Amino acid sequence: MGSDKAVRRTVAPRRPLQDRVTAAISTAFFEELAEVGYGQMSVDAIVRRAGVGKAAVYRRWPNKTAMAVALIAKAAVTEQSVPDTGTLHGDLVMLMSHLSTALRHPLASRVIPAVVAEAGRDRKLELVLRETVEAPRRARVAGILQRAVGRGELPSDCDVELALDLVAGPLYWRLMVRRRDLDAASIVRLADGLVAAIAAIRQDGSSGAS
Amino acid sequence: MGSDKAVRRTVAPRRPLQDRVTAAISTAFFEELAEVGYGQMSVDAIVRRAGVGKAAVYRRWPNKTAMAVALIAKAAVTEQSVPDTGTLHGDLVMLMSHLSTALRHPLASRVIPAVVAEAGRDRKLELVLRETVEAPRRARVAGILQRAVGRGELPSDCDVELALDLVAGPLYWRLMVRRRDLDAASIVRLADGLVAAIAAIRQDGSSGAS
DNA sequence: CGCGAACGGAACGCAACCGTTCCGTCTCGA
DNA sequence: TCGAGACGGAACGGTTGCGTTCCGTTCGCG
Repeated sequence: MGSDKAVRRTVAPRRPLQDRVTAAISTAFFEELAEVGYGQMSVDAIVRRAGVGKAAVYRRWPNKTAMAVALIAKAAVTEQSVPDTGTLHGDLVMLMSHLSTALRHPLASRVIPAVVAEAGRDRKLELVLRETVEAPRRARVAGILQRAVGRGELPSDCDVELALDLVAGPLYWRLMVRRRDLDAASIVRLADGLVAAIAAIRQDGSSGAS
Repeated sequence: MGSDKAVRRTVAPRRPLQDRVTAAISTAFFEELAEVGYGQMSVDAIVRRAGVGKAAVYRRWPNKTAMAVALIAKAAVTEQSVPDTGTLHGDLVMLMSHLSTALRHPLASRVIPAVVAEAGRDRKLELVLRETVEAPRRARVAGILQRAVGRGELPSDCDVELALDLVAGPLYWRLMVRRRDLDAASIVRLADGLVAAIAAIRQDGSSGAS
């Protein structure tokens, strides 16, 4: 995706685009995104904040939208190592602690909802996020659940799809939507609940109410 | 809040503002919000879509932001009756079914994330949403949980705060963030999991892992 | 070493938007 | 009934933004 940016020279660049400038644009982009929102961002403001020339932007991307999608896609790629604490509860606590730390980044609760909102409108952005964020993260958590099944902590027919939403949903809801803090003790308690919940959601239609 | 809109006459309006026009503006506002996003909305586009004059807007609100906050606040007020099926599981299924129906509205998955993102940036909007959406909805679900405690379905020391996030989070995550469908059977299974989870999250620090 | 290209910066044309101010028409309320 | 005021519509000035183009300077690859 990054090789045919439509502006990239096809051959013989005597002087390549400088990473320092690209990094400055990226930083300014996310600061601006957090401050004024996706739709209110202006290229002028970004280059002003980055201390670069406007041409530096259009030397890299054909237009504002392409720049936004490319920068978001690049920033979204974050591979974390899969912890293995030996228990599902421990894995979940580890996972959610890391995640909540990342989501507590000062810009996170402004940038991420802004990107999510725009992804609902921009198909290309939505696709990029599904590939670079949703898919790898879900695969990682699915691995945690599989290990738990292997250890006998979970039934083999538990609904992984639903379980993944159960893990991610409350964290996102609390930290990104409600924008309330979540302390370590609550994360442990949340993991208590999740272990019980995931074990209870079987794929067959048995309703174990009451 | 609606009485001193800063443009409202204090006395003797010979001809009041027409509800038909206000409604047309509101409809156009949300359609436009869904289509282009919060920051890209323009008053010109809204009045064009609504088929009203621009002055009709500024006769009602002092500026665009005030209009947005007022219209969102008005639309956010939705009191639903509290179902009482006799069991926690039944109440949760009923609640989530209603909620998922509302969230499946064609504009919902574009409008709601847009509003959430903007609320992270606009303190006044955030406050309005907390008062008109968060507080009443959480009170309603808390009532459901209290009834369950009264019936002995839940321990009296379960963490209601966390439980509320556990109920709302997965639904929002799945329907608004991931924008995937959620069928009735999955809602029932989700309720299975939630009943187990809520019973498992005690306020004291006991970790009931494994 | 030298040329070509990226660099910061400034300016451009064009379009869009905000909020105001006019119209002429219609309609509710005193 | 009659007048104040809301109505749809159009235009205004001032500002901002996009994407392009042009500087003079700097720097890296051949």
